[in-house]
Parts: sequence; structure tokens; C-alpha cells
Amino acid sequence: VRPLNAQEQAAWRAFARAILVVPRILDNELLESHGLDTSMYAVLMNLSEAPERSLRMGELANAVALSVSGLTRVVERLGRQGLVERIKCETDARGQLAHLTDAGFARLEAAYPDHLDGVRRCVMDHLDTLDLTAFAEAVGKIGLGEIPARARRGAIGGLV
Amino acid sequence: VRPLNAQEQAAWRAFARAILVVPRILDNELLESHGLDTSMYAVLMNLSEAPERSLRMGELANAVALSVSGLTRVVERLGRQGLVERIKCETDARGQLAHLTDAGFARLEAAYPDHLDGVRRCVMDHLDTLDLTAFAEAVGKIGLGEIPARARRGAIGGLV
DNA sequence: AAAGATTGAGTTGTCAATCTTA
DNA sequence: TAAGATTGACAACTCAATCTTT
Repeated sequence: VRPLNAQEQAAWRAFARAILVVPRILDNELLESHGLDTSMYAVLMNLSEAPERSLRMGELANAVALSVSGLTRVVERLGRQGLVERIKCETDARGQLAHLTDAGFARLEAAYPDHLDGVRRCVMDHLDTLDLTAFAEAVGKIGLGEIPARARRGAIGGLV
Repeated sequence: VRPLNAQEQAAWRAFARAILVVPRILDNELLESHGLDTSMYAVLMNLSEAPERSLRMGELANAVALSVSGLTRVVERLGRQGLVERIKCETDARGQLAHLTDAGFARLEAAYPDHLDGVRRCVMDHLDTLDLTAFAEAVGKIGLGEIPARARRGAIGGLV
């Protein structure tokens, strides 16, 4: 396998570092200013956009890229804060619906502007020299296909 | 704060997904084919490039973006596999040197080509339509400054 | 038996407290 | 008393096993 040339090296190093740093910054901001980690935020977000503000556990887990059991735990945490409640599914007694409460919606509304701001400051503002359409098209190809489960844990950029 | 327009949305969504997916794929590959998670790989990597293949715990922790105690645990794991050994620092008896063993170097040599291949397949191959220099320059600005500590845990892309 | 979800056990990380040497 | 590193307690995930309905 041919090693990366200088130009490729530079691109990969920059990307790897971004991969490492961006989630940490956004996570920290959300946590400090609104007491939400990114999993919680993603759950609230997805529920807010769903019909009835409700989603089956399995669907929701898929939407936020967590294992089903992982989601159970996130919803439990959100439940303790009164942001989400569990409702038995009418049509299938095996199922549970996660439902966004008014308090949960309010919390999301409060967090959204700050998060948006973070995304702009931390990411988008730095990309203003690029052709965003080309960027989106190319980078979009990276995420194609299934989202693999978290290895078991994982972090760090992954240097070469 | 002004919401993202359609073009910005597309760019951010693509980027957020990449941030989520890339570490998982690379981590999984490394783990399955060589029994190394990304933290371990980063430690071996950094030691292999250091003089004497040794680094103080504090420096190494900084290099791989882990807390010092987190690094202690990674080195412990690597030590159990005989890939890294701890050596008392000659010049400062408070310190410890992490030293890459021959077995550790061999393991890294075995893993490197596969990892490189993963980086190409998973990332670089998709960026061939872009101007890599401009990409590196823009994305490089994202990671500037200190690397924040992991929030406490965290994951997920961070949707908007 | 299989699908939906929760629970139990284990892993990897964090921060705060501790131990040792400077 | 401060700096370098480890240890203890805890958090958030994972997979495997379980419980409940279909």
C-alpha cells in the first residue's frame, strides 16, 4: 500500500484532528450550558421532529446511532430529568414509545441556539474558503452505508 | 443566530456523519485485525517515533490526547501484552518512561499497512474530487488550539 | 420461536484523592 | 508544597442473557 504523500498527509492529519476535537468541543459546550450530553441532545432532537413527538425505542436507537440497550439508558437518564417519558405502545404491547415532554421540548429549544452557535464557530466559520457544495458531496460519500457500532469504546483521531 | 442555509446544512450533516462514522470504522478494523484499539495504536505510534522509543507518561498522554490517568491505564493494558514496558526515569525518580518493546514495534509494523489502507478506503479515496491543499488548510483551522478533554464521555455526531 | 426492550457484567475513559520524589 | 504518576470511585457505552408479548 502506497503511503500518503505530503499533500494527503496534510489533509488526513487535519481531518483526523477535526474528528477528534469537534465532538469534544460541542459536547463540552452542551454539557456545561445545558446539562445535556450529545446522546441526550440527539434523542431530544429526533423526538422533537417525530410525529406525536414519539418514537419506538428501536427506531430511535437507530436514529441516534446507539445500541438499543444504550438508548434504554439514555432515555432513563432523560426520564429522571422529566424530559422524556416512556409510554406503552397501544398497537404492540411488547413495544415502548419514548415521548418528548413539554419540559423536554423547552430544554431543547433553550439548547438549540447555543448548539447552532457552536457549530458555526467551531466548524462552519472555518470552511468559508471552500466550495461547500463540492465539500458536502465529497465528505458525504465518507459516511455512506451502515453506521458501525462503537467498537466497544473508541476515541482519538487515528493517526497514520 | 442565523440557522444554517441549505448548502451549509448539507455540508454540516456530511461532516457530522463523517465524524461519527470514521472513528468507528477505523477502530473496528484495527481491533479485529490486530487487537488494538485506537488509543493503543496511537501510543505505539508515538513511541515508535520518539527518541529511544521512550516517552514520559505526561508527554505521551498529551501526544495521544488522553488524560494522564487514562494513559496509565492504556499503558497497563499494553504492558500486559508485552508491547510497552515502564522504566524508571534516571534523571527524575518521580517520572516513568513508557518504552516500546520489540514486540510492540513488531505489532505496530504489522498493523500499519492495514490502518493506512483503512484510511485510504474510508476517507482519502472519497476526497479525490477536492483540492486537497485547500481542504487541508480550511479543515486544519478547525482543530487549532488546545484539545479539550473528553467531556466525561461522549459520542454521536452532534446534529443541528 | 422470534421480536422489542431491559438488565447484568465488562470495558474504557474521566476527575478527585493519594503516594512519592524534588 | 508542588510535580509526576497511580489508584479509587463513577459514567456511559457495549454485548449477552433475560423477560414479555406476538
